[in-house]
Amino acid sequence: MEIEANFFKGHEMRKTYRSKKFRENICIKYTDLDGGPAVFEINQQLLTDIIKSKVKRFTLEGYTLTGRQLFYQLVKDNAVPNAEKVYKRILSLLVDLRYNGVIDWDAIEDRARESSRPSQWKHISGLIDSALYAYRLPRWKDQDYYLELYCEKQALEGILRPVADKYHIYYGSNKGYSSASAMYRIAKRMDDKIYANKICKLIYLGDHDPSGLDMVRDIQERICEFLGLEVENNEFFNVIPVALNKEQIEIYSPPPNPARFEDPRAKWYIKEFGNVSWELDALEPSVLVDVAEGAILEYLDMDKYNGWIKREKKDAIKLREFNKGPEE
DNA sequence: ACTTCTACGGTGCAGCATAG
DNA sequence: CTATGCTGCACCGTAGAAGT
Repeated sequence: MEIEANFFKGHEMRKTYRSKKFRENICIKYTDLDGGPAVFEINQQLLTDIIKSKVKRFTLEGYTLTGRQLFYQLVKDNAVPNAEKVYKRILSLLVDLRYNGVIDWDAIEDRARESSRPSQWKHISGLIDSALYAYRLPRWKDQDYYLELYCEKQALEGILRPVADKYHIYYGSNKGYSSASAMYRIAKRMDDKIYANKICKLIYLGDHDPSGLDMVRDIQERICEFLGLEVENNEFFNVIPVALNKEQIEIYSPPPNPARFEDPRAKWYIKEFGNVSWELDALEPSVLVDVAEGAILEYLDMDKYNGWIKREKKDAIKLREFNKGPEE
């Protein structure tokens, strides 16, 4: 196999490589949308080429995907069927492809296993550069609204956090149903803002499935509980679900998933939408960005916001004066 | 013997059904 | 009425079972 991506020096082909002889075809027996047995067969080289072109495109667009996101992008293009077994097989193929230098290690990331260390600088001037980059005034101080951006899945953090950063609002990934601690922290921040006469909105993106839609209700109820507000029609706080909704499903036609019948919360959902669900991951990253950004801009007074940015730039010039110390 | 698949581990929570 | 069990949510890796 030809090595095209970054690779550790002296790293021979991985001993545990699953397909020592590069097989012609991948063949997976799986359960289809109707619950019936089905077979998926694809030439491994063809699939590899499709994956490589996807990875290349997203790298150029500046996005780093998770394995799951990449899988949904393949499903969206009808390159692979949407099934749990196929997903697992694609994941292990992605591992193999990275170990063998076919796709870049930096093209896929595991956002659930992050590591970190306190920052360091070669010189104090580096700290000032960093401070200049990070310096922000309270940009939302004179806004009428207070916003936070939340997503059901951590996998989309790489896509959505930059949007929240751009508009200087909190971003969070709930990882399914949220936790009591997270709900408390959000409510505490919002409580302060309500006292400051602001209207609070939590912009939320989640899957279109029984529990995904239930999470919107859950967040609304739990935050209102902390704030002592009526769950419905209170004027101070509400969750704004901006994705995934029926309209977006019609526009972008993401691939359907079987709704989980075991889920006791699925009954009402099946009545309303049938036996299918849709994953947020299947939308293009750029669409997700547009949706989140559009929702923020509904509530943001851009002129006021830009005023703060102007002041930050003025302050930065002052701060730069301090940065004329000795160079290394 | 080799490949492929299944099941589970970790992480932390929600919520429904049922046992006590 | 409460405690427990099982499932749900995301995400990835791996041991060992099952299949060829």
